[in-house]
Amino acid sequence: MLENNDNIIQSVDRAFKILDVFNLKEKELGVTEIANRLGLHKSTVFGLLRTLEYWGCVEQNQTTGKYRLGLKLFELGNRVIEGFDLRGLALPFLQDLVERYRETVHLVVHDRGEVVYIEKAEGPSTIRMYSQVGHRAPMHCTGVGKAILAFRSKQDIDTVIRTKGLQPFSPNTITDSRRLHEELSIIRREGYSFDNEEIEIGLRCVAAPIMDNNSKVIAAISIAGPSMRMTDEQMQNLIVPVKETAFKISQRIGYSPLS
Amino acid sequence: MLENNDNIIQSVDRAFKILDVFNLKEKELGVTEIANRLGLHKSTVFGLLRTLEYWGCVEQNQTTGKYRLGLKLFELGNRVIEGFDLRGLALPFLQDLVERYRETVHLVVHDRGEVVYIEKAEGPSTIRMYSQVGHRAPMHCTGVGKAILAFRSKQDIDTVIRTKGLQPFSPNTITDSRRLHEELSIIRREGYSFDNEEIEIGLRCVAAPIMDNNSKVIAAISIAGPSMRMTDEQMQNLIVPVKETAFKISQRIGYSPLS
DNA sequence: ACTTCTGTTCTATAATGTCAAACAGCGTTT
DNA sequence: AAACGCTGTTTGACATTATAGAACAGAAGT
Repeated sequence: MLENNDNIIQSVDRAFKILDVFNLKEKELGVTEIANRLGLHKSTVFGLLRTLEYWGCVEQNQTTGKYRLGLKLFELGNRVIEGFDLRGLALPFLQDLVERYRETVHLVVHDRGEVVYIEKAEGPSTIRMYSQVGHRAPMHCTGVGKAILAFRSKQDIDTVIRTKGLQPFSPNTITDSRRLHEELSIIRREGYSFDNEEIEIGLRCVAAPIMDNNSKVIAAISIAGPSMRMTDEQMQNLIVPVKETAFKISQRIGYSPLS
Repeated sequence: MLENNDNIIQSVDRAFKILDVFNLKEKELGVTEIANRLGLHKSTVFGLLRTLEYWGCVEQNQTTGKYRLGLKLFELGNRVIEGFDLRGLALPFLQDLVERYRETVHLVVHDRGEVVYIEKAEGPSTIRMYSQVGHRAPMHCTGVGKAILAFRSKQDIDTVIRTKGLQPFSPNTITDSRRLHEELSIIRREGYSFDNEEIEIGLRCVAAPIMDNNSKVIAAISIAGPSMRMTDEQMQNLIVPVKETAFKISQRIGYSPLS
């Protein structure tokens, strides 16, 4: 869990700061706009953008002169998880779960104190949760986050709490460190976790961890839906199928319950 | 089509050079290894890696000390195409095509003189073409590349030929500029393209371009398979369905044949 | 026609990234 | 068991290199 921010190469750091200001809401930004937002001079930003453009990490809208993210990033991003068989191996299992319970299923991995969505299978309902592969979410208020966190060392858990905090996202978010530790302890014992509207009111899910061949928890899956459909009874019904699916995926990537 | 490589910020350029040396074959590389490959001093590489690690673009294998690509790149990469509805909108149409003809279908876009695979739907056969979302391919020897190139200006076509060349990938690759122009002219007239083992012996495909609301060709789809199954007759059979599917996707993103 | 934005170019300066050498830790070899 | 050769890492001095400010060019708005 990286914490120091010394000895960072300024121009490279700034280049990534630039890439990071682009998001769904602001897909296209001008030189001046970026400069203001980052508190840099526009000619500095321009030079960085030129380099990023040379690499294809940003591209310029020829009519407006503004910049947007480029496909080189897509290429690099996909290279990260290719050969990383988890994603491809898991997909059929996720789809099977969707088919049986008609709610959206996600696969996430842990990265630097957060979870990253690496695959999803969407349910058929018109009312569905919004989510996007590649997005990040906090660990303390998601089913998948808690499922993964529960199986890390106490020290790791405390590092996450300390560096990321326990920001409240809804009235149900666990914001007390002691409470979180208690909850994680239960999850560790039961092998599954709930998200009871902890990140967003109206959204509930059931999640379970995925283990690799060293019995290390490396990922998690969840099935999520609106509280209207995810009744207490339905949540209970989902525990076994979610755990079973997570178990099948674990086995598929080499996990053996004996070792 | 970017050609100059002046005024590039050295450290940023080097940072991306580092990211770019990682690939499927070499997922983990050491500091010294990278330094040798790029002809840089290892402490320079180390400093850049530290910055990349700070950003989560690389991460270190704690046991071997080697580095690999990090999930931040996956996050940025997905951000490039999110909101870019083409991908999500096209998927059901691609799946429909796969279901009917049982061969792998791809969706690509043009980027800097190459095509980038942004979505695929795989056929059921055990013998299937290897492909990976995020990968790039040349335009002159792929069905999708030619389908897109055909609808660009003569000047654009010549720029691609000049900057990327007409490298032969198989005995069937078109390596003569005049021949390519002729072929593109036919594709422009007919509205579809073939790849007749031009990138790889044994691989054939049928492709068609996708238009946006300004009638501009922005993408292409293809259905590909081994020559054994992709007989001349089958290729002919596929022309109409592929064109129709491309047309449906085009309409879905706002294309209107009248305008 | 004037102002006020934009993205871009240029240049002097000093801050910054770079390189070389030294360090520390691990395995293998002698 | 000591010396070697290999890692990744730290340090510090130097000059390369990124930076910021001003000036430019073009578009859009007034």
